[in-house]
Amino acid sequence: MSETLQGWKRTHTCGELRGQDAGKTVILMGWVNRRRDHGGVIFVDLRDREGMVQVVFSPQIGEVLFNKAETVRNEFVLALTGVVSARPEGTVNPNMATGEIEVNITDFKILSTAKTPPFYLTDEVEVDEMVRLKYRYLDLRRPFMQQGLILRHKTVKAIRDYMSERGFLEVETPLLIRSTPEGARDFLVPSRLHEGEFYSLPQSPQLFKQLLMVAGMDKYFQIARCFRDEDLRADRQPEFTQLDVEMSFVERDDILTLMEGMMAHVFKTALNKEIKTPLPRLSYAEALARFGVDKPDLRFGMELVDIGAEIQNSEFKVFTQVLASGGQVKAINAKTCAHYSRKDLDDLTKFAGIYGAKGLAYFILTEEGVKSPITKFFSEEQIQAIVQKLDGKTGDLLLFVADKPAVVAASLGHLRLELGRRLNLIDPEELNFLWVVDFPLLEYDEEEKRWAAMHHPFTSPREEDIPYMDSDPGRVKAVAYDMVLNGVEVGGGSIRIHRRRLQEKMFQTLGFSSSEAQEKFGFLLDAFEYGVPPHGGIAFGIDRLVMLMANRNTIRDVIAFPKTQSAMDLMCQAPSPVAERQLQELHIRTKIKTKNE
RNA sequence: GGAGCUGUGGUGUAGUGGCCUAACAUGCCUGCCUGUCACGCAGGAGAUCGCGGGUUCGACUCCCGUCAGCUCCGCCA
Repeated sequence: MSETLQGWKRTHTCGELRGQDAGKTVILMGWVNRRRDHGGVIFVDLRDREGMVQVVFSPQIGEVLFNKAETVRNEFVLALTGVVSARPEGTVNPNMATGEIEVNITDFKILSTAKTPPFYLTDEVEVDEMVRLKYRYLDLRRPFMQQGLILRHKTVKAIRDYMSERGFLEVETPLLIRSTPEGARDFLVPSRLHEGEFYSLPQSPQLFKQLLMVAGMDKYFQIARCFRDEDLRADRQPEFTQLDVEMSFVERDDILTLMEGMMAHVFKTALNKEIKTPLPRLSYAEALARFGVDKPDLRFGMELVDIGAEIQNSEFKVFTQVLASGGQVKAINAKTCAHYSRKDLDDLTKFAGIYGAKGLAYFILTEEGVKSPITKFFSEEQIQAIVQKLDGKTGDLLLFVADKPAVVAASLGHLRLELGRRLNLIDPEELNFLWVVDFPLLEYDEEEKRWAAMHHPFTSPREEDIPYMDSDPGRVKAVAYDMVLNGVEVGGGSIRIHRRRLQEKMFQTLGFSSSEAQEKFGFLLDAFEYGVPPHGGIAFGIDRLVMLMANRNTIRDVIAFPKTQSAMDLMCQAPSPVAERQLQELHIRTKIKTKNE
């Protein structure tokens, strides 16, 4: 029994009625959030995107309508008309925005009945994510999911407004593009018209935005969907959205200033929160040395401390040998953790092991002095020097890792974050922004035995470092920068190479022959023959940004229809086998699972 | 490619070898109820304990495998 609108027009949304609306005759439409049937009177909380309002069915509406009201269940879609009235003495609900009033129904239509949903659609209920994803259209009815998408809209709108006001043009770039080597795996799309050939979906619009600079577009941005066929994480989906920006005739600081201004605008507009600019800047080297990661969370201290000098003359071979072979010995001070049990320490050791640390040494600072299985290898002076360097006080726990610098940084850096969380050192209200700058241009790929671009191959080296590209590639710094918010990389970019010769040199350093470079990126190199402005840009992960703004733990909560960790869509069951005929048209003859036709 | 956690009525959980013919809450159905707002009261239905195999006299419980979800490492220029 579903009725149609028959000319009814909604006059108000469910969330907007207030005390001063009393006396108005209104027409509302929405979902039944809950009904309370008292026999003689029925209360229904009607819900839409804007909120909830209590409507009242009393027997005065007549037997036919009242009997119909008796059949109403949760999630029915109703159209109702009635009179707004102040609630009787003592029945005001201060927990509802509309709690001063209610709507006394004079007529209503059931626009749609509904099966009992698999879970109750309210914010308070914790439901298995599998069920939520299968019934995503129901999950998205929950207010907190709607708030996430509303915040996302506000954020993107604030970005578009800010960029547009500053002369940026939004230009769409293609989704069916040439597959390029380097970087993440591409999603491939087989071509029907060209047997055996493939398009790829873009990992980012990188090359197109640079070509737009060659094309004289001057200032470009795009809210761009990007695709990477890599394994998923809480903050990584195979398709995601980024704000992509590129501009001509600028240097690094022009971009940083513009973008921190944008971030301040976005947070002010969408969240009414102030961000102090300019943002602090930290070099990559300093970030790694002090915090162990290139996206440090500066909301608390517990910095990594190098104790190489303090232990180099000790008897502890585990430490001294690491030092002798080019490694590091560093420590953090877990304040007030001296009471940690053997099991706690084992857990921390295991945790450090995830990041490659082969062990975790410790000093427990007690009233009776330093307790540790390794104190016997150190003189009293050495112990005191270490404790002093870490500002150790009675009740503290000092944790040491000795290993290759990368392992020391990763294990202690993540241990620091873990302890910061456990010890409640992080103020969840704080917004800690910073720029990390001066990234290395290249990093050595042990597996492939060659230098690889840390950012991407179009990133410009610092002018003063260019001479070292041949002799000492690891020393070359890039004009690259990341924006970090609360320990999460929300954006990253660089000044690009705009000189053909330097771009060729970069390809050469990365081990491409000139014919390879020409084959893969010839269109870019060719374009660089025709007048290229110096240019640079940046890209921000919209999903991550909104996740942080909404205070969620996963980007799935701010994406309408996300995929599971195995990259499946549980609602529409993608990916799926296809008909043999489709494969034939695409010239795919491989014997793979096909759908029965 | 790897590590860890989880899987029990619709939903959220309890149950760690026989007390389980599987418990509790909520939801659902029926009845009663004119001021509730997580309404209340009474009654009722609803689970081959993810799936497959094994151990055992006996398995929700132990073992192996497998599937799915989540978190992480690798990977993500």
